[in-house]
Amino acid sequence: MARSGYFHGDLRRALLDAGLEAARAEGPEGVSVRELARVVGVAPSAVYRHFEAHEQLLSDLALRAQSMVADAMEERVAAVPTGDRRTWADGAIAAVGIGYVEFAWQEPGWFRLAFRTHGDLQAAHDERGRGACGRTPYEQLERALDALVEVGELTEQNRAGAEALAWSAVHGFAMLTVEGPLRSLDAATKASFAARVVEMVRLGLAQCGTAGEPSTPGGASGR
Amino acid sequence: MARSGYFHGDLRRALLDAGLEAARAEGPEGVSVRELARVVGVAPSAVYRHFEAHEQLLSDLALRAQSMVADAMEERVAAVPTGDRRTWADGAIAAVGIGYVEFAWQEPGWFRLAFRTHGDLQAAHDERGRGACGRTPYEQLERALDALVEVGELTEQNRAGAEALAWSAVHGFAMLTVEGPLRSLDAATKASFAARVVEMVRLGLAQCGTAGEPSTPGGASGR
DNA sequence: ACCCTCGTGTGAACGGCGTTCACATTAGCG
DNA sequence: CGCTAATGTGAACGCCGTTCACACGAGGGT
Repeated sequence: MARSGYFHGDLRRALLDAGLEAARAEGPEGVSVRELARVVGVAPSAVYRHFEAHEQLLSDLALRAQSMVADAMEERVAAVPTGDRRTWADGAIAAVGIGYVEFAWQEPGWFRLAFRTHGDLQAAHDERGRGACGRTPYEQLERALDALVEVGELTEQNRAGAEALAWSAVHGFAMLTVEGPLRSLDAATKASFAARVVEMVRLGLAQCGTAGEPSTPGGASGR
Repeated sequence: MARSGYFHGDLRRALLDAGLEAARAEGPEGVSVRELARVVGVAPSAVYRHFEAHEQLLSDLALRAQSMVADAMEERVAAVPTGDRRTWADGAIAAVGIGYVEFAWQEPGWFRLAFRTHGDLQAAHDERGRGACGRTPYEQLERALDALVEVGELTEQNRAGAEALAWSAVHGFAMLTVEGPLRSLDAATKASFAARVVEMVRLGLAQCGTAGEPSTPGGASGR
């Protein structure tokens, strides 16, 4: 835009924008250094003035995509009626899960970009992954789980590590339906399954115990 | 091996073997046409006499890897004591899930190869994905779920689509711990989480209902 | 007003990749 | 024994990420 002959103006921003556009249409595989440079109208080597490597470009783009996931979740959480605290907690955990998978269905390219390769757990709280709502996707989940504890639907015991279990189920379902074997299911079936996944998580989390070493699988079955 | 000057003997087999070796060490990204040709001692173009494209090579390798997953599961299922039918069902579903994630941990390269991009649901029954046990990983899961129905732990209603839900949770957990943000957890924590995931699935599956349209999310909460 | 520095963009090059195609080789069959 | 069809070769194409010496010019110090 503000191209003053030799210099570009805001190349970094322009590359990120072009990257998001490419990823939206073709997923992370469609984001190449040379292609972005071409779109922006700059030599490929110029990219390296703003990003250490291709991988770092993708990481930065992923954080942007994560913030969009967070906002998609936020929108649904905000729509949950706040009357009864218990109803809200149930609604919030569902909203978080459904928001995650619906984003994956509506923007598969961005979704695959966002969770292509996750950093470590520290990245779950990276500021750049927060949306306009001020939270990362992971923090959205934490909030919903906390609400379940508050209303007594989840014990403090079982709250520990619950993020991992809930995320696993919803993320796995999203992957399987976006690029996995469940991708060709019709929309209604997928929606029904999604609802059951979050229900399975909420109900299952309340019961799968932290108590006792689970070294003997199938030990504490009744509980 | 049986290289008689110009001809190789069994190039296809040799390429698949080399591919498995490369994938074991470096994952599917490490499997390149040119590298395999180099290892086997043949021109890159020769690969195309046996595989349509790079992608098909990876698909064939993936089926081989899937059969290994199936056998890893089988080993654990076979170890479940067969005394009480109910105990066996609980043990089988756990064995299937734990077998899946333990394989992912022991052979992350092969695991990522096996489930890099899943075909569609038809591939779940592809003969080439069966191990020595005669089952694909998906069929292992089906068997365990059937057993849960048989002992009355799962209704016929909730049995429908249960593969998708169970697979989602376990697959998501495997992904998160192999190449995701949970990858740097210590072994004990991971093992504990794994046990809880399968417990969450078993207990949650029994309750997350198929009854009624879930068009209003959060509707059937109490159940 | 000048110059100089430093950040930014260029162009050419390197090695890697998947893939194609005309061509060489040879196993096996009629 | 000769033909055919299958199999392997070598060179080439266009893509990729990355590097490096170099060109440009905005902005600060004198």
